[in-house]
Amino acid sequence: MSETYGIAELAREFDVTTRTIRFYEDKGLLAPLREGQRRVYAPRDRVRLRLIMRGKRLGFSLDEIRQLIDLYDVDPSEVMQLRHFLDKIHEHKETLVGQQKDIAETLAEMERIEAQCSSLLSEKQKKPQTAN
Amino acid sequence: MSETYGIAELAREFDVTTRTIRFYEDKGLLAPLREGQRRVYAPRDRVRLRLIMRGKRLGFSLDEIRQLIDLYDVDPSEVMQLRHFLDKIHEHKETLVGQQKDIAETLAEMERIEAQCSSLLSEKQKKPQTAN
DNA sequence: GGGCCCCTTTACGTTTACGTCAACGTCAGG
DNA sequence: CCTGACGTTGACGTAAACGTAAAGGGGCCC
Repeated sequence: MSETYGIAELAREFDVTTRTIRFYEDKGLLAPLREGQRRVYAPRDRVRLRLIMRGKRLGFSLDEIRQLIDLYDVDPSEVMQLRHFLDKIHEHKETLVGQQKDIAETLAEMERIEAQCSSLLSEKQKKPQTAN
Repeated sequence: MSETYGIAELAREFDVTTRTIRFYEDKGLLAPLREGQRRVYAPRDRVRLRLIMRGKRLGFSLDEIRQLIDLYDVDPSEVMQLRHFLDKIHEHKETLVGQQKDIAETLAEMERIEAQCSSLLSEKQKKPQTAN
């Protein structure tokens, strides 16, 4: 039970270098157990790494990602923190919704340009000898 | 007609420094006209700047953004480029769709955590004297 | 016991995306 | 004529996110 992973194993799985994984640890994004000197990664570390990669794909800084990840395992016993916690979540949700909008706009423009371009292309292929 | 803008004007509008705008020019993202020494920005430059900001919000590098912007004013007379051009668009569309998926997942998790958290909160508020 | 592979820490190098002066030109207002 | 606002180029600084090389330990396998 309780699967564990070596650093090289995780590096291969997520297509990053071991240097990168150690760097994330330096920055407080990961905190693997140790077996003597060697780092031993539990499934939860693997999940965190997955979250990190997703955050990176969305353009967040490691610092922002760390804050985000911390949202996942906040202590539910601190009521006073729950308020601030909810604020954080709202904040981040707004960012994400903003990004959704940006993406939708960009995709729409891509489609438009694409259509325009491929109509031009088929036109040229029909009468390849005409200049205009 | 043909509104123009000063560099400080654009900087204010988009909430960046003039240094940033000049930096984008260095990197080939902007190419304003000159009135003697001074940079004069046309509406199209303003549009480009808007595209740049959107790209940044989505986490793209300035280099990627430059390639993207170039898609908007490609020369339609070069058929051979149109193919490559369409490829570029497809590529970028896939990235965007991937981001949409990432965002949807993250938003779902945020909602889940949020619900969990606010139920905890209301529970604590109902019986504030109980420890558990 | 030599080679190989995986792991470790330390430390300096690199790229990106600007910030921050410095030193100077230009034009309007008082 | 002086000041102040706005503009210019050039050069150096910096933070983030790693890359890369150095120098070494531990285990296994024939």
